[in-house]
Amino acid sequence: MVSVTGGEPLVLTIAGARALPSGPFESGHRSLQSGVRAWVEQQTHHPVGYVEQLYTFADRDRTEAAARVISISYLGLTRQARPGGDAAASWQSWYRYFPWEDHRAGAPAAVERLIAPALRDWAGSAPSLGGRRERRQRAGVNFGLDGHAWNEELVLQRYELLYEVGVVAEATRGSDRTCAAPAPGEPMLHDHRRILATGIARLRAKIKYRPVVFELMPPSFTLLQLQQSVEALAGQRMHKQNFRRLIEQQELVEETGRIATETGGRPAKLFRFRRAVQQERAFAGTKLPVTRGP
Amino acid sequence: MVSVTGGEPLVLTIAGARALPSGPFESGHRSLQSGVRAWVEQQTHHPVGYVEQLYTFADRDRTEAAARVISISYLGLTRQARPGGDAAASWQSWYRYFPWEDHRAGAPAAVERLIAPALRDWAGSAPSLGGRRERRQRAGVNFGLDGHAWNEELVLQRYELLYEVGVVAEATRGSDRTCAAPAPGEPMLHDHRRILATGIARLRAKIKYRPVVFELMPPSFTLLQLQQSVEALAGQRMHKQNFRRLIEQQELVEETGRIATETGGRPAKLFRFRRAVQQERAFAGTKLPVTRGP
DNA sequence: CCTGGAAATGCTCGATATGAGCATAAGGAG
DNA sequence: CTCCTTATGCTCATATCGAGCATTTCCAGG
Repeated sequence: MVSVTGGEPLVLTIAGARALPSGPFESGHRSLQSGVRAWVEQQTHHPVGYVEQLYTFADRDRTEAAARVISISYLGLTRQARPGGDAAASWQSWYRYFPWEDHRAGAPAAVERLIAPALRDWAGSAPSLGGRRERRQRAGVNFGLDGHAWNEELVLQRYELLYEVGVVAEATRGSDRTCAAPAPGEPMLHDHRRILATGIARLRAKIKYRPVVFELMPPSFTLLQLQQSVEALAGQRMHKQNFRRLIEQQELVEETGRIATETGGRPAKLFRFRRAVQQERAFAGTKLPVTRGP
Repeated sequence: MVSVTGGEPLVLTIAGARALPSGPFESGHRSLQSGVRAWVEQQTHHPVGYVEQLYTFADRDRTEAAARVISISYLGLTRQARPGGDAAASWQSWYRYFPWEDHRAGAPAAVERLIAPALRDWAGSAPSLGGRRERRQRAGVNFGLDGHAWNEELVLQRYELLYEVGVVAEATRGSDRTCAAPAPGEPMLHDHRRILATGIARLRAKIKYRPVVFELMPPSFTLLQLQQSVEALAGQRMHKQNFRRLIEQQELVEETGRIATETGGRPAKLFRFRRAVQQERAFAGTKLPVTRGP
């Protein structure tokens, strides 16, 4: 479950903020999707705006037990992020687990100080010259080093790279090694941090071609609030005027006629999501040079 | 398993071309993905170029049996499409099951003659005025009617719409109704046609932002062959010159130095895929107006 | 050898979309 | 009344996209 409140992307956690909510497979529902939705709503008393299947894991080395467990992970979006009845559950900023993913105030210092050196060491320790070159390139592409641009969608690839490099706490669990130079970021139980990385990556990709952000917004909002929600998810700052142009030209929103005055500056128009666009248009990234005529 | 041969998109089938290959869950592998890859290669003796998890189904009304079965569907791509050792397996054009998806020679006549009238009847039979309008709009968006543009990615939505309308053979199985005006296209067992639709949709979306077509191409190829493979998958014709421009400007291919002469016209340069691009770049659809400087 | 057909390849041109930034408006705090 | 802050409007250069013209280079057939 993901929410955005006050410009922070929040994720619902349990077990002292060290695990994602999970439940047993219930067979009372028509589909898995509806089962997940009902389960979350019952657990958190939040209406769930959007649910999407993420990935199914059944890897043998995933759990300590010999029995293979199949886990089907889901991404859910909700508007409200108040602590529910369950005291063990809490909302946490997802940057608590992935501090290197937040580039809203520029590249985090932790990347420079901790991650980049670890990546350099790792790249330099490859046996062959080609291997070193390949590792350096992979590190550069994933973390936006060596002149590569930062790509906010590579959340999972970055986490897996850090895992391979061995600076992720989860990577050394069960082995006799300890994490020599741990990367910043809280670990989670089992492979929950990997699942969360998958979810963040999916969401960051999705906001670009489907109007899912609105599932996280209150019924009416200013364009700055909308922008800040997108920035929270993408972990990047947006160009304000161009962001407005994008939203308005796509006719995703309409004015409510009301005005928000607590902006700190000039009052802002309040907008609401035009639900009709979901029916009018099919959102899909068009890129291929198709022919029009006969 | 999907392949492309001679400009036709092929899918590996079993059971007299009425089902997709499937197998039991094998626990000998490190991950599901590697298990699937090994299983397919063992069954078909084809090297599998690419494997991706599609979706996990566990819907109760999915099978006749009371026991709930979890099926994890995968999409695989391979270069070769020769009948393997298993005589029950065969490669079939996927348009055999979805004739309405092939717009390479314009909108298929079957859409006009069979599907559009059925959709009109269905839209007209909604109880309320708003419902009729909504249904008409949904039909228009999905099938490119009423001035809407055809969107080749909506494979699953179209199949599910036809299912709801009741013109799909699978929709009436088990009930006492028969399919009054069946839509064209061969049915499949269980929900395999739905899984295939999911796979086609995923592949059609993916070729736009990831260089997966090359998994289906021989080691060297002409740009026309490449274009025809994309056209086979997308079910649409491309603008030849713009297609080349797109491929070349992205530096996805490099010349082999050799020439193909059996083109029917001027000989064509042979190209090969630049595998290096997979490392150099991170492919992702960028759309958000991020800020560059400080 | 010459000609027409077919495909390959090169290039242009207008319409949009995108990135970046200037300028003005309209609140509140002091 | 002034400054600070955010909202909002607008411009401009550049990249990208859709469409189509033009030329090249092979083969087949007279």
